[in-house]
Amino acid sequence: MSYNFKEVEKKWQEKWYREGTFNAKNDYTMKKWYGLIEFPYPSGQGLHVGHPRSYTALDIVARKKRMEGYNVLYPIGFDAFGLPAENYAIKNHVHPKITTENNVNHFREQLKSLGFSFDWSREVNTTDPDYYKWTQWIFIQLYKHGLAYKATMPINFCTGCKVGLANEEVVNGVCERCGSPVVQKEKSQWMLGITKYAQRLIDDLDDIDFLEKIKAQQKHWIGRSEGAEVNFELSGLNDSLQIYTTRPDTMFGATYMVVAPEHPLIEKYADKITNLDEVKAYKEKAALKSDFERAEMNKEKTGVEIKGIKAINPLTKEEIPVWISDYVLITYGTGAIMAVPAHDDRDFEFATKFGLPIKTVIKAKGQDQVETELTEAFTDVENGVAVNSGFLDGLNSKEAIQKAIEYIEEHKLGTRKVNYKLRDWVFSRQRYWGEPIPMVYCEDCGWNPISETELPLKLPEIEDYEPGENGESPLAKQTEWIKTKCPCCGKDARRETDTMPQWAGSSWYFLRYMDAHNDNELASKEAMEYWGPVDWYNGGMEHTTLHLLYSRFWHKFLYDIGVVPTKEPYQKRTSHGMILGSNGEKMSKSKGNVVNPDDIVKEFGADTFRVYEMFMGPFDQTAPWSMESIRGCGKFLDRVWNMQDILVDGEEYSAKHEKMMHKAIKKVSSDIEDMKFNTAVATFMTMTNEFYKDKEINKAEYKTFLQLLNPFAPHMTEELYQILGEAKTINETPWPKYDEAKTIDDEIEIPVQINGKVKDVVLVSKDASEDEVKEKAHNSELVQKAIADKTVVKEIYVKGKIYNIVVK
RNA sequence: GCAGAUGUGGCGGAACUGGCAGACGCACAGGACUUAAAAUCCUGCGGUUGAAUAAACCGUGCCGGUUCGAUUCCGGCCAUCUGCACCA
Repeated sequence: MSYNFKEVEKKWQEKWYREGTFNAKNDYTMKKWYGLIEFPYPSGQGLHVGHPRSYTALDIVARKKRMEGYNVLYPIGFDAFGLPAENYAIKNHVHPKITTENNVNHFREQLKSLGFSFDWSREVNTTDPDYYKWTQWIFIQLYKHGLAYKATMPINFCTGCKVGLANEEVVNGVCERCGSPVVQKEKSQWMLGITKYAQRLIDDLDDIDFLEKIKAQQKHWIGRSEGAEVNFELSGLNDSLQIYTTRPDTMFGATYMVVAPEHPLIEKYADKITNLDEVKAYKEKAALKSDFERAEMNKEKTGVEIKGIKAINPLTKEEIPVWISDYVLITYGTGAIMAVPAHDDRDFEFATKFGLPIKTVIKAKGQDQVETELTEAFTDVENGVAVNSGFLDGLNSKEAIQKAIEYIEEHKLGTRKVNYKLRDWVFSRQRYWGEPIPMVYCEDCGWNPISETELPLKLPEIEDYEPGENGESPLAKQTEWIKTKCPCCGKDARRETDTMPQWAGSSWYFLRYMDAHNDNELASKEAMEYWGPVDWYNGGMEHTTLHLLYSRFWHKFLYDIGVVPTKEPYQKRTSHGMILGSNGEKMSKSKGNVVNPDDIVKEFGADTFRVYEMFMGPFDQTAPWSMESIRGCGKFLDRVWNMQDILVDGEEYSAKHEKMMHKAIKKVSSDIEDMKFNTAVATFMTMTNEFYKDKEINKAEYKTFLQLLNPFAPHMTEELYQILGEAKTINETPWPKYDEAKTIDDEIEIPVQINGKVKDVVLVSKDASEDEVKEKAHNSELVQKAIADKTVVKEIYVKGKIYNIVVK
């Protein structure tokens, strides 16, 4: 009887989802396990083969945890706000709500066809007003605590999407979504003060179990640096220019200063600048450049001296020139620097180009002569010693930095200062398909949030999704919707027409799963105390500096205001590797190497699909798709099914298989916890080969085998378990246990090496003494032959591992 | 440039804590079954030399080191991928 996966898979899926077999229990006395995968954006293309890699992996863990007696929460939902639905609406005049609903229905079916043990009763959708009510509520709390503010500032403006973007959404100067060039534009935007949390976002990484590379990337993104802010007096102006430096020890070598094009100094002292036209021209030219162009200009530095203004180096008291250049960024530090060309690569390049003086104030350790003719900047902090630097002379760079800061503070020249590269989060989008920002503007009272009792503030139904004039949101055209009363004074006022970015709804969704139908709170205290934090969160590396950082920020804020009980949302974070096309390239329509999961399920079934995705390679590494290999996994499952033909009775493991069974339980159990799904599958294959070789598997062995395989191939294993006449379904049975003693072989093979090369293998009992092994080793003919005309120098025995004879 | 990762047969990959390199799978080749094919089953499968299921040598990106012994540890390179990048 051959295996009919279509019937069997359908049968079990219907039962599971009808009965809610895998729904989390509301019994808060049980030990809990909360597994989370990144909920998908329901795109029109449907599920990608990359989704199931993550979902299957945590499904396996979730199923195992349930069998181990945990109350498991493994939820699913949809992150459904976003641009594609809106762009589709503009093109085809279909309301995004409708496309979203269709897409969600399609995704739901696809996900169910793969047999994931999701708790569908807690499904969330970020576009559901009952959901985004709480997204808006969180925004209001952020506002009330001073973390949401309006600011007119240069923003990244996507010329294609016609929206402002967060730094995180700009990739190589183009929009992460549509690829259009991004330019700088002044716009009034809602901002979120994530920078206030920068230090905690770094520090608290120590307490959680994130992959090291994720921690490293987050830290790098936040970009903490230690240094000092120092004031340089402006000659004859009774004013000073403040700079930020991480190398105060090089201050004796500061031979000029540079301000960013946008620096206020120019406006302030316009009347003192003798070449104002030239300076302004440079400034205008810089303003026209996009970030991308500025970065491209990287190779060749540009700049103009601001004539008429001089600064004074506070340590040398020398008068030094002030320049304007776009290699200094207004958004970092103070927007002005002291230039030390001898010890900074960029300053060196600039000084060389414009013929500015280069003064060496650091020499390499152990070097006698101080180099005067430098060919490049000396920037090594580890191996530098201060010279020509007065009170710093002779100190190595690290000590000199500290001494310099002390001096600066003592003499009131400036202060110690920590800076971060992380910028505040641009939270406004000039788009329709997002959560309305629940704010109202009144001429008299300014910006105020709407009353919380009015939440959710629903998106109005509209027909025209085109962006408004001058890059305004389509909502700006909804005159009726905009009109409202001021929450403070009751006068006529207008609503904010920008909406939230897609990252809003995903910043807290894991909380909603804990108590998905609560009308009074985003989730109840009890639910959050029981389920939080998420025990294991898996998702893509591409979200490390976006979603993952944003949601940690929101969570910390919610913790601070007493809404959530834990500092961190996710206890453990892992990440899956990308699945590439069979040609080793990223799957894309244009390359024609896209694999559709539906086709795979139709041809091979869900179980084969799942097993293949786990077997294809190490879970955290990229792997190319292979149609041949998936067939091999199908063959393996057929063999599992056909083991019925060699089935014999037996209440206990047979003597010849007992060791293998115990070893396999141990191996599969630990492999699942360690995300080594590929070797777990290999174990199943090896076992199957073994059973066929012996032409026998007994009932006890088959049952255990099916239990172990169940998380990987849930449908077939349930069916077989039922065929065996078991009353329970596998998911109701406890996870198999092993006996450590029975995983150890009684007899072990010890390789015998001569000078590190294996010559023979001897069989000894597991607790054989060294003498026994030695005797056996020397009895080997091959060994005797190999040492015949040589002298034995030394013999090494590593218990249970190896016997090595060193000869000359 | 900075950060992180990766490099093992024709291919995907395995190898615990330094101890038989190549598990498991794919592809390929030969055989069985079949009128034939598919499916299935069995056998072989890193390279060189050899008639060989004998034996020897080489072999985990490259060069060197530590060690009785290195895919694994150390030093120095090279290549590929990912992320960031004028952040003072």
